[in-house]
Amino acid sequence: MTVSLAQIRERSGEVFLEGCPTRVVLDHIMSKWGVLVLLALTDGTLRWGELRREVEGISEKMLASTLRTLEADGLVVRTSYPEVPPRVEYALTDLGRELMERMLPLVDWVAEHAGTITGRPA
Amino acid sequence: MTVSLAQIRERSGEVFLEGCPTRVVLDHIMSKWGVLVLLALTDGTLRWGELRREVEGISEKMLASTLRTLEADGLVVRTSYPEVPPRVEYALTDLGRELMERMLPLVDWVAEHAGTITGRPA
DNA sequence: CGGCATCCCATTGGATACTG
DNA sequence: CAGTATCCAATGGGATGCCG
Repeated sequence: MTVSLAQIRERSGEVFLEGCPTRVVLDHIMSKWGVLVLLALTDGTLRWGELRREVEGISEKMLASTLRTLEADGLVVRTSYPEVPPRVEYALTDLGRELMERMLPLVDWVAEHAGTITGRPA
Repeated sequence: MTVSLAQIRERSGEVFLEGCPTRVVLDHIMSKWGVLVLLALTDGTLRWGELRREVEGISEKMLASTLRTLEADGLVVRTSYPEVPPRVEYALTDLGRELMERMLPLVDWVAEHAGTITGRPA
């Protein structure tokens, strides 16, 4: 389970180079809203309106563009039901769930230490 | 090792609320340059100039502000030697190393899958 | 060498209004 | 309900120049 920097360099020797795919994906999932949306979807499928309420402070514009990016990355699926009124649901894909398995321990650690970290003298 | 969303909510029931400490710290470490700088420091102490070269594409301004943020968060230590010409070294703190233990598996996974992800049809 | 200060532009992102 | 479109404000971030 322990991973070294050397291993990462083997898989993606270019992490530190501009335009490398790893950087691009990291920018998507590590973005301010990306993490929160992925996190919200971790405990199950949500509708557009539910997501909007769950992720407090996100604007419609940002929710839309974040979802489109994550969907294009294959991390999230969008399912639209032909009903009136319209219903659209978002969920993690298998890839997305794999990702979140790695992301949750990190977020958990941050949640545990965030108080200490922001509480220290500037 | 497995972590549930419920656990995270317990530690920080506010992850989804604006202004919550967890959000702030996540913004620091998950920022475009934050990850890369932390990653670069993972295999050891680096001087300013080395960091600048290692993290390709970063400007002096961004390197400076990223380092100051991470230092204020207690994740990075800055050591200045009173020499001429000046020498300054940056390294992870214990807290920073703990963080990277959780971050590396994630980055490793992304490095492994980045090609597939960005390669899919829009 | 290791920065900080300044200027400036591009992109991000929010608020509002409107549509299928 | 689930978006899109538009406009505008804030910020991110690059280039340059100066200083210890």
